[in-house]
Amino acid sequence: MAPELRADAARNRARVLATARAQLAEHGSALPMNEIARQAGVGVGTVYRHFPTRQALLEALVVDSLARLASEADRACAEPNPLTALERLLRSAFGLLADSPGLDAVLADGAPQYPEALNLLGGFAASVDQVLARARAAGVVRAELAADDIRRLMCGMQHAIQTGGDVASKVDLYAQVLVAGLKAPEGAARADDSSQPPARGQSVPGDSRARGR
Amino acid sequence: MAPELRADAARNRARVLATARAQLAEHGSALPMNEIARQAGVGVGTVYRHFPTRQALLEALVVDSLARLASEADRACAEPNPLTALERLLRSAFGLLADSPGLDAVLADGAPQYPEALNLLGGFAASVDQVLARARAAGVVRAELAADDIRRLMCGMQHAIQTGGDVASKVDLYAQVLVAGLKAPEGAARADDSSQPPARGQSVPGDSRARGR
Amino acid sequence: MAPELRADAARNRARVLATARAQLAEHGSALPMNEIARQAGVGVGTVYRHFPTRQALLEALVVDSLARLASEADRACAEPNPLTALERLLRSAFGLLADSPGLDAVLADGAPQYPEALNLLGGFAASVDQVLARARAAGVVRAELAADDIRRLMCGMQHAIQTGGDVASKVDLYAQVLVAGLKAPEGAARADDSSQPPARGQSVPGDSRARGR
Amino acid sequence: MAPELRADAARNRARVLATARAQLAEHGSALPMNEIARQAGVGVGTVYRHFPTRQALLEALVVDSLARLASEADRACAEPNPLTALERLLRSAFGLLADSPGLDAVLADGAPQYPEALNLLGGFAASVDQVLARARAAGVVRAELAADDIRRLMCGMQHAIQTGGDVASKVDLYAQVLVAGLKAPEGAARADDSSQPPARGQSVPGDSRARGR
DNA sequence: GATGAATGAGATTTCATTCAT
DNA sequence: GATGAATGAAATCTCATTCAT
Repeated sequence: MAPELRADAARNRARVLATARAQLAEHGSALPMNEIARQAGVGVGTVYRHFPTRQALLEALVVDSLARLASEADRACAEPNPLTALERLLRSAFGLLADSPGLDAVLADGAPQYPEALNLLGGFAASVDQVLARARAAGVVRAELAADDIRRLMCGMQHAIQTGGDVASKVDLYAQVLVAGLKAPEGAARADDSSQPPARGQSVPGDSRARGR
Repeated sequence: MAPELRADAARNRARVLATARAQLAEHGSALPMNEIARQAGVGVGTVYRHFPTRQALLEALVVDSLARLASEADRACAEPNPLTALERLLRSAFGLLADSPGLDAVLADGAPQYPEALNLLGGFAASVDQVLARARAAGVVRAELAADDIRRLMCGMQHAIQTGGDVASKVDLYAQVLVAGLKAPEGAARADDSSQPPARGQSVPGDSRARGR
Repeated sequence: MAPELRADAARNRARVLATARAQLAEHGSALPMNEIARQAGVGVGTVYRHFPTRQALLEALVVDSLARLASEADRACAEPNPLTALERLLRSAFGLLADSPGLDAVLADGAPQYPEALNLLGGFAASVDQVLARARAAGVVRAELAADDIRRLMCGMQHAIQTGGDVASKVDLYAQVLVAGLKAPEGAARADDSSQPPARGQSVPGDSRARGR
Repeated sequence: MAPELRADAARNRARVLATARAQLAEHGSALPMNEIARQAGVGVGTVYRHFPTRQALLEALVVDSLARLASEADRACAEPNPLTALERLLRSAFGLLADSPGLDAVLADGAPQYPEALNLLGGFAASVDQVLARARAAGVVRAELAADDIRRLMCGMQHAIQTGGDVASKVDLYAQVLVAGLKAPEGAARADDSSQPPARGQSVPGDSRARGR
């Protein structure tokens, strides 16, 4: 589906990506295009050809993480218990956000330029939607929350984590705060939600890897 | 206490602040120094003399809001019920954050350059500390939370609010989520905490940060 | 003699030429290769295959004019009066230069890449040589002038014409200036030069360059 | 009259000019701005601040030559004999053109951006006008020629000189050709032109600069 | 060969920050 | 100190030319 890059072009693209990834890890998401071009040993024009905007470059850098985000969310859909499903989804997402510099920026932007990133983000949103719908039906989360609120709140928590030191230890704590905060205020879980989750993605019960890292 | 600015300098400072405030309201916290100088009718150097960094300018712009933040937090300390006190504190803070563009950035930075801002933020932190200590003593909030976590989480929520449209309606919702998330997981509130709030400005024992990771 | 282009290649070549001609007429001799390729509906590579350099393309565009230039010069050789012959030659050349955008550039370059253009230019030079030799023998032009000076001076005049507005009216005036300037300073025309012009393409004695500086 | 450059700015300006002059001498009037900035040890922005366009830079590079051109032309005005005056003017101009790379481009452009260059060129034109008026009055030059034609023809001759090798020896020859070409076709000098040249620097009726462009 | 996507050198602009006056 | 002209790093775009397919 992608236009089958020419071999040399693919090589250059890869070089740029590698350089940009190093920059991202070291100097954050500023991603100076000229500097990246220089370090990658290509002209600026080449960088711009492959990645018309800094946002596009950022998306390309996190597309793998985005894929994992979507896939983990999909797997969470298979979890029978609605609340557990939501928790799994959030924890895996937090783990990825913590490990993938730049992912938060793309998630915060909400509207990727690249179709691939857009699709992946859409898939993630769909999974969130589904998990959320079940949780809501079960009465275990606030009824006012939509899938997009989850995205925003995740970004917010990530921001809180990065706003200060002691990052590692905060991931868990803030994740717990968020999960707890999403729950329906009362203990008023609705009667029954034994509806089996849809077969999507087929799951493994007890895939309990909590948070990454 | 301030070095008594010369009259013209004071006038320039005021002009710069006014212009910067307008910019902040209109174009966000980018605060282009050249542009502000131009609009204020002064040289860039003058802007830099009064405000060595953008952060300093930002602090100067929100110092009033910061004062109100501290004062509202102080008032919350007077609230007898520990949980109510915390809720009051958070709600007032959220209200101010929503109304004061730039305040979130200063809060997120955590370490103001200007003594005045630093003091105000310190006062706010002290109030939070106190309210939190009482709440923790009453068992109504997670034991792991320190005052600085409250600051960070507030910034995170603010970030979540701004990451997307529909800002107005999200303020309340996300504030509720945060308040709920902070509460101790179990209904295990300790027997009674009708103890009067400690005298203002005084620290509270047991302020230790809880578990490491 | 040309390697018999494949039918499609010939069609492409023709398209490129047509497009380039339009560009030349409209936007001068800048001839942006990418743009021409785009307008001609071919790839840039195709343009470069047919015309390795902009100069080559230019030569191809003016080859007809070059042919007419050579042919008119050849006809001028037949004129019995040596001065009239020179004048005819120059006037026809100026007429062509004025009507053929790009011809001046090829003439100024002096050393075409394409054999065809090179031959035509050589033919023109030979005619100039011959006319000049007779004029010199008759004492009606400066003895120091060689055929190549004529070429250069023609280019110079063309440049003068284009350096400023009012092009049409200047063609004649500057041509007259040149013709007059070439004439031998004194009225010292040598006795008679009714000798028939030598056979075409043959060189002429007395072509020596005169005084150095 | 000039805005009194700051000392460091003047130093930078001088550096840029020196570098540009070297480029001009070595690689012609292409004047790559980035390269000049690099070699001069300044940022591109600095080059652009001092010289907004390549043409402006070129003008700055030849302003001295332009001054000498104007001054020599002014001196030629003092020459009593109208034809000699014209010849002196042209010869000095050709000498300068041959020695000042870039001067021809500015002369050919005809409309400098910099006031200083514009004034100097205007002064030159005025002198040409005056010399020409006298020569015309004396009947020694073609009546159709205006001062601007002289400028254009000079540029044309310069072009002819540069279009080919043997530059040194052509300067004189082509200058002679031009001078001769400008003379009135017939020996029909008008009766008398013993009128003394006007005092130097003083204006002459009919001093109007020819075409404004 | 024929093709056009891909390349990189350079042009030009913007803007935060410095520093001579 | 107060000032704003001056600086240069980086952003972004254009285009002639190359070269993998």
